[in-house]
Amino acid sequence: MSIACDTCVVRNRAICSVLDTDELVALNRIGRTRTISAGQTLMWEGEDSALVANVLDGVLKLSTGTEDGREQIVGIVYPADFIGRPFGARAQQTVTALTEARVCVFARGDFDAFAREHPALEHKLLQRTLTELDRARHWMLLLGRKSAMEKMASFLLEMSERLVQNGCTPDAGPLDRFALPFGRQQIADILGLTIETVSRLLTKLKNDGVIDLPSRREVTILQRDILRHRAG
Amino acid sequence: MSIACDTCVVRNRAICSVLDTDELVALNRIGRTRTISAGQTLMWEGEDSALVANVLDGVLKLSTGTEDGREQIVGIVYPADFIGRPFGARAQQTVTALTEARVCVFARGDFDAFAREHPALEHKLLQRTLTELDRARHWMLLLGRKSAMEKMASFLLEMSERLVQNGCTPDAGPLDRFALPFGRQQIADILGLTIETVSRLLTKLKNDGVIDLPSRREVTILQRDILRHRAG
DNA sequence: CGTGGCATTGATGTGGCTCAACGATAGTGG
DNA sequence: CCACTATCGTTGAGCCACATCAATGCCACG
Repeated sequence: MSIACDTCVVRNRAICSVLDTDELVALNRIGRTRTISAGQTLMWEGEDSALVANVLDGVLKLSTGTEDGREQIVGIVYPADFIGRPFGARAQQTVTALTEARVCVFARGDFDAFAREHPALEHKLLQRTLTELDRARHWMLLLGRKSAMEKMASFLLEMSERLVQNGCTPDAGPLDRFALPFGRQQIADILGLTIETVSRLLTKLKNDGVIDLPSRREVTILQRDILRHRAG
Repeated sequence: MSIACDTCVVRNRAICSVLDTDELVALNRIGRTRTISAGQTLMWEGEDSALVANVLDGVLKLSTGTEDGREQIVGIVYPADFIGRPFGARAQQTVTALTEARVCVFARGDFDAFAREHPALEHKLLQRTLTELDRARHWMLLLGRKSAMEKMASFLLEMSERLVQNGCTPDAGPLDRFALPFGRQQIADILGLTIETVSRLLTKLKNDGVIDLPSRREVTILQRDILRHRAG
């Protein structure tokens, strides 16, 4: 097997970016790339944590659920993001692909050992984890204290910022038009709402001229300032 | 100044536990202990992140809020826990003492530099941060998908587990009787409810014989299995 | 041209919020 | 020691935002 990493699309953004060529060769030896089709699950909540991975391409969701089937999406994972629970026996979330996705997977034990020998990698992972923690806590404010409309507006704004795909375009700022990688039910699962409420809110925003909905999965933000105002 | 660390109550549980005596001396040199009275705020959301700290004693809350004054508590911090945002310019949460508290504080820059030179410390911090992230995400399920009663029951169960203070008693299991470090409003801010709802739920649980409320801040769990059942 | 999976829309119900009053408790100063 | 007051908690009545239940519409697929 040759070194895939030097042609890797996320080489300069994933946690691997802190490794030099030799280290990358070593890391590459213990990993392999894998393609996941939309809807397929990579790991299950509660199962023991056998894998960790870097996302090369596609979008995945992290979710937890109650026994009676209610689901909450607790994180969205994009290219260059890290997946899984190193140094821990159990996966705490289910990881499912929302689009077709390519990931670079490692056996958790192998990765743990490698990471412990490469402090720079652990440092990068720590930084990412701290950022994710801040993001998760910020989302808790949305879930616990915001109204349905505030949730929806906040969601659309965040999406328009996070979907700025790193195309080689230099920092284009938030997008005014983008395709959501989610269906309505999944938006509901992100915001802690029902699918009907999500639908009603979107059509209301459309009728009010704040956004447009060219197709089921596309959104155009027409009046960003008003949307921000509605985000609470 | 002498080494306070060797008599530190959290010496074996805080992140410092991975340091040897010499390293501890060095760390001690850049830190100092500080007492915070109940209700006092140690750092503010959005302010630049000047401090990090270890909690020696007491309980603190992490919170975020909307512009119009709604608050969400996003984390509770106990002795041996770590506070603050290393390697990042801005504090994302407000940190406020709920009880009188003693913390071991460091200038963020000093701590960052020290941590980068001590991979074992960063590793420990990474583990903690990963655990906190799992906890935060789990809490998102509660905030987004659980009913008020399920939130309350989950909260009481979690408290009975986390307040098992490490008295030198060997692993006593969850407590059936404990004092909450929170008033009703703060419970509401943790669960994303109003104070009135919190009050009604507690008296309902009491009337149903599931718990008892000996005083304002004390709780006795009488029927843990039923409480678990109501936690959803 | 059906068929099945999403999405929208409407009618109705209800859990938890809001507003308002009252009660309990702890601290304070006479 | 007790009245006084501020703070916190409890309780009730009413309402509203969002859930629930139930049709209907829209495509994309064979």
